[in-house]
Amino acid sequence: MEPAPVSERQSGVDRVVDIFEELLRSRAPVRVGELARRLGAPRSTLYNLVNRLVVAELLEVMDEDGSVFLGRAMQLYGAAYAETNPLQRRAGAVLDRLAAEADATAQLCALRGDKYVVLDSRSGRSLFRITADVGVPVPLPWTASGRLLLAHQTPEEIGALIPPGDYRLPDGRDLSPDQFLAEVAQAREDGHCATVGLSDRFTCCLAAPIRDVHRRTIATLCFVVPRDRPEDQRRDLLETLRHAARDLSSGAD
Amino acid sequence: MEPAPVSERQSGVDRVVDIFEELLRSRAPVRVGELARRLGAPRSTLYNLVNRLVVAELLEVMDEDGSVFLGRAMQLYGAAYAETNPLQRRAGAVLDRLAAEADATAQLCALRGDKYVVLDSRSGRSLFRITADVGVPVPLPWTASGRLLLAHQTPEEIGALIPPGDYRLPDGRDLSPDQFLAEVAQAREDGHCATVGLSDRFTCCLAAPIRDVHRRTIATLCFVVPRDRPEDQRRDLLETLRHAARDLSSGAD
DNA sequence: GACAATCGTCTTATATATTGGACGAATGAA
DNA sequence: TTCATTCGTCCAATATATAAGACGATTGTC
Repeated sequence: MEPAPVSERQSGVDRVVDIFEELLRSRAPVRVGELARRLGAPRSTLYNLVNRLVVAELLEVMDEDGSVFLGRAMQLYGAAYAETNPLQRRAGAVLDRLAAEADATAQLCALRGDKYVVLDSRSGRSLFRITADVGVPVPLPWTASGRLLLAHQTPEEIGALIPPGDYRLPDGRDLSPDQFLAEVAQAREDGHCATVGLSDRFTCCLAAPIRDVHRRTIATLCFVVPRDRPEDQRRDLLETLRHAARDLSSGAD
Repeated sequence: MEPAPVSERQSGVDRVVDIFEELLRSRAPVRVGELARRLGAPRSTLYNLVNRLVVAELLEVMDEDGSVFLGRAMQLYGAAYAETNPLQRRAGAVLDRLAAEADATAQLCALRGDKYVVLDSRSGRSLFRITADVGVPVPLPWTASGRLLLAHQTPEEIGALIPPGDYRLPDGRDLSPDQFLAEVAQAREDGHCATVGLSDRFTCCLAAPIRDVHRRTIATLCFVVPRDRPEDQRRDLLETLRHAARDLSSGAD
């Protein structure tokens, strides 16, 4: 957020985390010098760290111009996580089934910081492949899942969490914080949430909560379908989603 | 490998890398104390590092017993890698197609250290879902891809690379290093490799090399199919594979 | 061509992260 | 119960990783 208050010595480990997060944000290779500028870190430090991370394959040098990005080891670690984490593993199988049966994009979503992110996603086989990028942060008010993920928070907490700019929707409209709170409350009551043309004019999002043993929403399952899907089909999809989410809730880690 | 020669101060960044690699190897949550033991590192250091990595979501605490494993951020970084790295991204699409068309398991494989690893994998829809774990190291002599991945190395280099124990096949037989070298040479000449009942008595592996601009094999595409697939089908599959691998070779990073 | 900017590598000093050990609380075995 | 482990946290000392700057090489602009 802030461009590094002043010069202050920092831990290498923390810098490494910053590097990873910056690369995730940028979603494209970055030169080492540029990385140093963005993180407000000394160049010599970044060269040192980057070189070591490259050896470990956590980063990779794009040999075209010497810029770096996340490396091959991340692929392996990510896969190990996906098959070891109980929720993620079980959700993976469910997503496979949902995407195939409904021929739609099925996603596992969660809260990350003050944003919504897709954790995992499967596409149906129809030509309308809506591919949302895993790990891209999205303002919570833009999504159906966002309303569910905040269900267990108080209005004060929600107000404090969401950056004011996030209430401005992709189409330019401003959602009032009060209305958003009302929609969160409604979603909590319904146990599901559906939005039409919210994050994107042509899509409809259906979401159902996955809860932990304390009934706190820890993730959501959602369908992304073209908005012209008939109403009764949507109802069916939503029911399918709720059922699957309930199943995942029971033994969730 | 070695149980830490003696006590010597190490960089936090290097320790972090060691933690990740150890967790990848173990493929299951590990208590912090146990992790310290395995890495030959001071307990206090590991508690310090682990706590910071947990905050960054690079690690995750399994709340049952306090053991830790790779965390949610790995999933996001891995996904970002898969869609940004040119080879990985293009290979992903090819694997989708191959697995669907052949109704078999299609994989992208590469060399990692002195072992073979699966980088990415797609299963066909048949009930015979052979799921090889992404990131699990496998001795090179056990695989068809291993023979191709070593094609550009000299016999001396290969001899120095492969640990003696890796010549013992899963069924207990010992492959002679000389024969392995001959098979590597043969694979180089053929531009493909097929093994039957090698890594597993009931499967057949077909592999084709993906080469960089210098024609060095940087990865392989492979099919894993039940060994009872008829001979002519195998030939077709191999041809499909070679064609796909050649396509990927042209613009590979 | 001359210039300015950025590159990647090196070196030296100092701030600090790592370390080993001690501590009480949990845990489990006998 | 008693004992023996392992747990998670804390402390002070010091080995060392980070930081700042200089360097020549490279790049791109004018």
